[in-house]
Amino acid sequence: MGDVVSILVTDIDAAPDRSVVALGSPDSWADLLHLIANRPKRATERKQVRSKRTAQQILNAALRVFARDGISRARIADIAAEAGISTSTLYEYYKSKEDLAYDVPMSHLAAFFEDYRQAVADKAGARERLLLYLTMSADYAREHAEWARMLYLEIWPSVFVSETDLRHSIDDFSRVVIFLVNQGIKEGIWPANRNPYQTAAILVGGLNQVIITWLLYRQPRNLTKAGIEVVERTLKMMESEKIAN
Amino acid sequence: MGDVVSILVTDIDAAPDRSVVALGSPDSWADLLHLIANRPKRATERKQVRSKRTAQQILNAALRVFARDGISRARIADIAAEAGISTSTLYEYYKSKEDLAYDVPMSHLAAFFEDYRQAVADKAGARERLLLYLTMSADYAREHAEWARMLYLEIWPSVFVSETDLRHSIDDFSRVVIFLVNQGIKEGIWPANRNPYQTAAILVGGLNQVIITWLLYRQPRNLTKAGIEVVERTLKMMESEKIAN
DNA sequence: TCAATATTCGACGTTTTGTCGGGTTTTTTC
DNA sequence: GAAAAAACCCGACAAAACGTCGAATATTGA
Repeated sequence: MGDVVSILVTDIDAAPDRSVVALGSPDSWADLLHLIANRPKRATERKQVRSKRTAQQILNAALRVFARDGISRARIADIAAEAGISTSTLYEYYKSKEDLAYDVPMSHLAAFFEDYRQAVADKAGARERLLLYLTMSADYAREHAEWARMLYLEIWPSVFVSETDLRHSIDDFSRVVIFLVNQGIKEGIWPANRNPYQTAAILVGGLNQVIITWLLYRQPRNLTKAGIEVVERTLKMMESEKIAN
Repeated sequence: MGDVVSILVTDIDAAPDRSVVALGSPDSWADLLHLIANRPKRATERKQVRSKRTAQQILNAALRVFARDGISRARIADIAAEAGISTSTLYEYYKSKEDLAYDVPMSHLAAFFEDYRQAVADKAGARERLLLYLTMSADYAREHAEWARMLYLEIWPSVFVSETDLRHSIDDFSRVVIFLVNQGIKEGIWPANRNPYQTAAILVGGLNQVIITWLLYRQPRNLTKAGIEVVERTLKMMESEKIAN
C-alpha cells in the first residue's frame, strides 16, 4: 500500500514536548476528527470569483492529466490547455509542477476526512469506528480512482512529500488508526501486550496492498467487498490473539 | 507499503494459456527459484571491458544521485558527472532518464533473489521458507537503504513500471510469497478456506508498511528485529485462525 | 599492424520549465 | 459611480534540462 498510512511513528518521540503532544495525540476523539478535517488549505487563497473558478479548473485539469500521463511525463502546458488558460497563468497559481502535484490530492483527502467525520458520528466502539474508517478508505479509492492512482501510486511514496503540507494530511490518516487501536486496547478488545504501531501497520499495510493491487490491475474485481473482507479478517485474527495467548 | 509485492494477481487469469501458466506458476520450488534468480538482465550487453566498467559506474552514480535528490529532481548531467563521463556517453547506455531509473533497482533485486536462493537451500517447510524470505527482505532493505529508498518509495509504485522489465522482477517477489502460502495450505499449516492472495497481501503489506516507515523515519530503530516480529506475529495469527474457526 | 568495430565526447538542436512586463478585469475607496 | 488599487491574465522571452549527431579515440581480432 502504499499509502496513506505511513507514519506510524510521529508520536513516539513526542512525549517531552507539550505542543507536539497536543497536536500529535488529541485527548478526545472529537478533537482528532476536528483536527484532521480542518487542516489549513492553501496559504494563497484567491480573492476573486473568477479566480476561484480558475483555481478549480486547474485542479480538475491537473488530476486528469496527471492520472493519464503520470506526474513525471505530464507537461505543464497540457494541464494549462486542459484548464483553458495559458501556462503563465498557471504559474500564477503554482510555483512549480511539483507544487501543483502535491496540492491536487489535498482537497480529496480533506473531503474523505469530512465524509468519515459525518459517517462515524453515531458509532461508538473502537472496533466499529476502525472498521468503518478502513473500509471507507477502500471505497473512497474505488470511487475516485484517478485521485487514488495519483496519491497511492505516485505522490505518497515520494520521498519529498515530507517537506510539504500534504505530509501532515497523510500523517493524519495513520494518526486516526493508531488512536483507535489504542482506544480498542483500553476497551479490552485487543490484547494490551502488543505494539499498537505494529498493529496499525498490519491493518493499514494489508488493506493498502489490496487497494494498490486493484489500482494497478483491477483485481480483485470488487474492491469494496475485498476491502471489507481483508479488514474484518485481520481484526478477527487480532481478537483471537488474546485467546491464543 | 508500498512495495514490492503488488501483483497478487498475475496468475489468476492465467489458466487458459499454457505458456503463461508455465511461467506464472512453476510446478516446483526449484523451478521458481531458478526463474526469479535468472531474469534476463539488460538486452544491450556491453562488449568491451572498459565499457562494462563504465556501465557499473553509471549504475553506482545513478543510485547515489537518485537516492539523494529523488528521481524527478535528479539531473542526468549530475549523474554523468558523478560517474566521470559526459552526458552524451550516458545516453549511449540509456535512452532516457526513466530508462535508467528503472534499471538501477534491477541488479540489487537479482542479488537479493540469489542470496535467498542460497539461504533457503536447507529449509524445507513452507512456514520456515516464508519466514526466511520476508525477514530477509526487511534485512536487505536495511543493508541497502539507498537502493530500498529508491525501490520502495519511488520506483515500485509508479504506474509506468508496468511497461518495463522491472515489473517482472517485482512480480516475482509476490509470486514467491503466493507459492509458499499455497504450499503451506497443502501442508495443512494454514486453513484452506482462505484466499491465498489475501493472505499474501496481509503478510507483505504489513511488512512493507514497517519497512517504508523505517525508510522515511528510521523508526522502528531496529528494522531487522521489527521485521521478524511483525512477520512472526502475522504468521501466528494466521495459524490460530484455524482454531478460532 | 591495421582494418573493423565499439566507445566517448563536444557541439548543437529540441523540449519543457519558469520569468517578466504590461494589458485587462474585478474590487475597493471615496 | 468614477478613479485608484488590487488581482488576474497572457504573449514574448529566458533558463534549464533533455536528447542527438558526427567526428575523434580506444579496443578488438585477424
